[in-house]
Amino acid sequence: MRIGELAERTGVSVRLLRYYEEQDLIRPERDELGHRVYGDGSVDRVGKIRGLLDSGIPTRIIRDILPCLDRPGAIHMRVVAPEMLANLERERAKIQQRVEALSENLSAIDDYLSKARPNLRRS
DNA sequence: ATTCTGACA
DNA sequence: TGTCAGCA
Repeated sequence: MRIGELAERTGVSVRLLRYYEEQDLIRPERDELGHRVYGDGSVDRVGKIRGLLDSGIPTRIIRDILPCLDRPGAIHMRVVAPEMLANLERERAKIQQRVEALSENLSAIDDYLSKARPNLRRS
């Protein structure tokens, strides 16, 4: 399929799909006209990219993690450079911090809501 | 009509 | 990320 169809099937704009390629997150083939040609697996692939991006993971890291998620499902074991592992561990720490921060904010919001809700009727 | 690259009031 | 230009 070409970029337009992939955009429809993934809900990701054509502009972004081109950007992902620029960031080496996806490497579509090219037909004789130079148009990008994507395999069916690209739909799943883009879905994973979206998930990572929405989780706040930088494209730089996604580029390293993606080859481990290529097939639908979980992460695959593969030979990775020790340097990459170090980066992933650093990224893991950052993610953990964010998860904790979000958890605290969630609690704070729930707390606020639990107290504010009873007043909605009167307000 | 669709895609491509490059650029940015 | 969007959008517009100028091509193919």
